[in-house]
Amino acid sequence: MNLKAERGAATRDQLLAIATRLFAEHGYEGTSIEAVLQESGLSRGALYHHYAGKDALFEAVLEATEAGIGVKIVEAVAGITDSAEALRAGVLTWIRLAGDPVIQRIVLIDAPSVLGWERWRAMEARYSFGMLKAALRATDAIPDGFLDLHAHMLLAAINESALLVARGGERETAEAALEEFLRRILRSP
Amino acid sequence: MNLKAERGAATRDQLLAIATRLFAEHGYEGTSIEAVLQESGLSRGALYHHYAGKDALFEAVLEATEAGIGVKIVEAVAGITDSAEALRAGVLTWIRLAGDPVIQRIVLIDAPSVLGWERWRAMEARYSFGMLKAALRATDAIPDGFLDLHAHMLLAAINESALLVARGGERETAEAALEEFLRRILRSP
DNA sequence: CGAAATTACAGACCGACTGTCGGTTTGTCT
DNA sequence: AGACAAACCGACAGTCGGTCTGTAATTTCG
Repeated sequence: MNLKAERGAATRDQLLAIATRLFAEHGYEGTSIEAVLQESGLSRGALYHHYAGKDALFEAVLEATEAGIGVKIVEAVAGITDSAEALRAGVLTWIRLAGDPVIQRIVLIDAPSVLGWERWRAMEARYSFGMLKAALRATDAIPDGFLDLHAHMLLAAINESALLVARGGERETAEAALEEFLRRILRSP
Repeated sequence: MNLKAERGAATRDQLLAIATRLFAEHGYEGTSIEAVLQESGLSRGALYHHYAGKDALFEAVLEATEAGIGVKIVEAVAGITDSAEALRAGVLTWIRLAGDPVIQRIVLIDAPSVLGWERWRAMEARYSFGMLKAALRATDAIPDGFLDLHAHMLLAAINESALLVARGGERETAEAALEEFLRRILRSP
């Protein structure tokens, strides 16, 4: 059980890579399974053997993308001891990553409507939200009862910033505004 | 040009009402033109005479929904003179309106991916964002250079809160957290 | 008034797409 | 070698969005 498993994994990876590119370029609706098949040279049967359907393929793409983002953010904050500073560094890293069209379209635009709110929230909790909440707790600036909600609101604000930058906003201004926003949220009464 | 125009308007309204319900219940993808036709008793020709396509129908539904929200928020803040208090009242009204599944699904989930980011942003600017920005400016708590970005971030945070409440979160806690969030943002250094 | 133009609507039809299903090849394990 | 399962194939069915031609009713205008 090696050659077969490897071949299967390679096929899945190939489909994932092609689907990622097409979803990012044309969105979920605008990407046909047919197009993925044509670029991969595989048959319908092969694709549906590995992925239950178009939405499952999208979910796999999203999962891989989120995982990649997570790794990069962890790298960026590694070694920073001050909790507020770590939070700042993580946020800035994320906003810069969001310049990637793949992330814009897949993670920020299509994901909620394709997966549905529940699955989308579950996915987010395992990645960006989970990290942000932990970082926010470490700062001790938010009362426990509000931690969860503030983390959600803050993440939404950050994502919005990322989208604005991604669509032609000035990055420096957005980053400065985001830092100011963050500063106000973290400052205790 | 009266009997005909009225009949046309009535047909459009009927399609809009049915489409609004179906889009809210099953989402954009999950709603077929066929279903709208069946419930309305009209023909394909009739629908395509009034609306250019499925996405145009959705956009009309969204526009009508946003307009309705705008009216209710304006009503809620009417007569409040203190700018911070008006902002607070508007935000709380909006978060309560978001309990409506129609608003959740259409405005908060499907709109960005169906319309595309550009058209979606333009629509938002005419409604919720426009109102929030004006209210925020009135408080004089945000420097001019950051006003636009802070309004965007704040709106995103509010919408996120609304979604959380809409999906079973405790409203009282969310409202309290949101008020605290708002307080921190408005507080000047 | 009466012809022409416009509007509202009907429904057959087309192309594209997703997902299914029986069948074939190709490794793997015993 | 033979049983088995995973990988893969491709025809097919069903659905859906959108187009197109036709028809009836109403308004406009000479």
